[in-house]
Amino acid sequence: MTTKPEAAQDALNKLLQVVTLLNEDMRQDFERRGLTPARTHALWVLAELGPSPQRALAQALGVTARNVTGIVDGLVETGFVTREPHPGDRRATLVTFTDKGAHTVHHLQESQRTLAVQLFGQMPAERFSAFVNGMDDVLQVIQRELAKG
Amino acid sequence: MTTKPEAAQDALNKLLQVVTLLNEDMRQDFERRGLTPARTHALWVLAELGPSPQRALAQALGVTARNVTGIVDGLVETGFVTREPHPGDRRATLVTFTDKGAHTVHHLQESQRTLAVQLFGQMPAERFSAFVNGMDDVLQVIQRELAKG
DNA sequence: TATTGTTATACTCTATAACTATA
DNA sequence: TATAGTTATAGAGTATAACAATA
Repeated sequence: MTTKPEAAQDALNKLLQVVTLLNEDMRQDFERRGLTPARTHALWVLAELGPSPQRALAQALGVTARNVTGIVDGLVETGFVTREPHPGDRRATLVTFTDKGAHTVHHLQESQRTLAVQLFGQMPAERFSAFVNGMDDVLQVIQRELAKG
Repeated sequence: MTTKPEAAQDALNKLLQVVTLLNEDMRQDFERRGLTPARTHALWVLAELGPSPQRALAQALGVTARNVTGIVDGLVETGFVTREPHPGDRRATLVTFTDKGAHTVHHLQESQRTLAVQLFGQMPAERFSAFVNGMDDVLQVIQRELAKG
């Protein structure tokens, strides 16, 4: 045990503040683009998967099929995706980017790259690597806790 | 510029993973106690403020008065707080802990202390201080971004 | 007039369960 | 019989606007 409890608590408070502000910053960015957090997440996953049936989206997002219906409804209404027929399975649809959707995801990705450079670009190399190692430690602990239940 | 864009992106990805898992870990803890995130936040703020009119709670939580009505409704139904008459202003109520509510907040605070020690207690001193300094840097950048709009 | 909290209304996100069409 | 997606229903969290009681 090398870190005192009070110092550990201060560090956790800072981490939680980062959590709050980072979420807020990203939410504002999404909102300017006419997107909600859940819809943005869906676009992001869709960019990884390519045109997908809703079932696959649901699994990747960790939400129910019912919920994906609503999220895709919203994305269709706001013009980010379309539902295309699935060739070979008439029960399914392929959620597919419109041009607007594809452009938006591209901008989101660029925006994240920019944020990363803003956050870490000017950090001294030693501090940066210590920070990354510290986050790896934190990740391991949280993952262990979550695995326990 | 000392950090390469790719490394910065990897670091941001890790930070976002920490955000996700930390939120999930805390949400599970709240759920076991019969609390939702918004209601937990309200209890936490109430512990800082002491018995408060809903208007003060709304301001501290950064939500509308309407919303606080709903959150307090939920906390009353589940037995964490009561609405007491405000002595000296018959329009207002004082949101006040029940015994259950007071005990729960105490456990939440203990639980956070425990998490802090789990996360940072065994981290080598140098890495810990670099991590904290790195988070301070990150906080400054995000706060500057949010201030811009 | 201004403030406190509520009702009315609406949108998003989440869930379970029952159902339709297709595999 | 199983799977893909929808409808039905419900609860939580967020918001604006109109309103009643009180300051």
